[in-house]
Amino acid sequence: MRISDKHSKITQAAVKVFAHKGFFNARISDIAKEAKVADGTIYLYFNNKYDILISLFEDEIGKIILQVKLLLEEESDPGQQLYIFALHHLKLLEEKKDLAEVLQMELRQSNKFMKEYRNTKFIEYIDIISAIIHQGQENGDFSKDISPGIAKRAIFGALDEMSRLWILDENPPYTLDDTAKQLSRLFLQGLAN
Amino acid sequence: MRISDKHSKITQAAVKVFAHKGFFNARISDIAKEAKVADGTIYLYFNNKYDILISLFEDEIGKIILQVKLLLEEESDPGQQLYIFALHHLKLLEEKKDLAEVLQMELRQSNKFMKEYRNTKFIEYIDIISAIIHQGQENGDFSKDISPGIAKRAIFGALDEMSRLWILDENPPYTLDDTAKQLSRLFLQGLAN
DNA sequence: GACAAAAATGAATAGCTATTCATTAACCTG
DNA sequence: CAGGTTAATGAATAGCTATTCATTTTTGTC
Repeated sequence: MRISDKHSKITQAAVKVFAHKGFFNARISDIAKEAKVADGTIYLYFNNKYDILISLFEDEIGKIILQVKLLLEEESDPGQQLYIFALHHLKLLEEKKDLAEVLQMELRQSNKFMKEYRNTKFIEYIDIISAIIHQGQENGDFSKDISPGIAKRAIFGALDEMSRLWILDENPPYTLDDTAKQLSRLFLQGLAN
Repeated sequence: MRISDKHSKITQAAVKVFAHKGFFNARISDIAKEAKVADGTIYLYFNNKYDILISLFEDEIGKIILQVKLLLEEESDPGQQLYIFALHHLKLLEEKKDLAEVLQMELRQSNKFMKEYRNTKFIEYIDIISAIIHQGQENGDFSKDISPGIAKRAIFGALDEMSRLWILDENPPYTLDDTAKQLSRLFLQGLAN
């Protein structure tokens, strides 16, 4: 068995366990059991419990970044790009619910120790948004009145909050697709008539 | 000493300790020490550790709701109301940093147990936003294309994410006032030119 | 100021769990 | 397939901390 196999088996197990119990309530033995591995084995691949979370975070966000960047290459209209980004972000909720839950929840749960660790992968992810906005401003589609730095966080925050609704609510009142459409419309056109 | 005095002394101490260490890393003895009270005393006023967090949450959000509703009564233009709401939300970061941090972080940290507990105070808070939007739509200021239910979460999410920036970053690149202005402009006018 | 009731104390309990490490199993390779 | 190297195991350790409750202190009343 290749090293990466066991490493990723543990990561996948951790995603499941963290999603169901939360980081602090998850026991190493839960993860080990889920991964069908001895408790001690986990420490051959990770330094400690935090390290599992951080690695997981970086690996999985890394994959998402690659995916969405690929998708965005197909489209040149910044408005459409924002829609694609929103839809792709929300689609995670359908396709990888546990992962979405961990990324969403633990990003906050771990604020305290994330202060120390420079979360470059996360920054890279939201910088995709500011790049779209910047480009839109350059070619005149978007107003230059809005700072891309603020808008990227507003848009990410909005998406993230919608995710929270899906995670907490068994029967969310909107479809993912409608939500992505409404959000991109909101951010492009605004509320005003 | 009135009951409420000790109760609120413990609450204030808990805010400080939770903000600095996070809920799971906070020890009851830390809170007791901060409140200058014996460990056991805390259990005369709260059922358990979770109960401190939940009570704190409800009490403090309750106060914020009252404040902001009062402020909003002064203003009838929905666009201005959104600005006021945003500014008031962000101002918490200056005026009560610890509280803002706890509300922000613990709202997520506690997702897992919040699933069980219907967080009505939080819903009441974000429903202030949808009420503003609804009213704007009624009087024709706002487009009816946007669902108030989605917009309220988008706006709250955006504010919340900006808060996160302030909490994690020692020197945020924007002022609170600029941020509130930019956000309300973004939500009213959108990005499009 | 004596007595009872209420409030507060903080040491002891009880239970949990991350991490280690001596031992065992699996894998190479010549 | 022997011998050595690497990987995996899981029981034991070590340390932590929420909660309890027997005891003490404070408060209020006559």
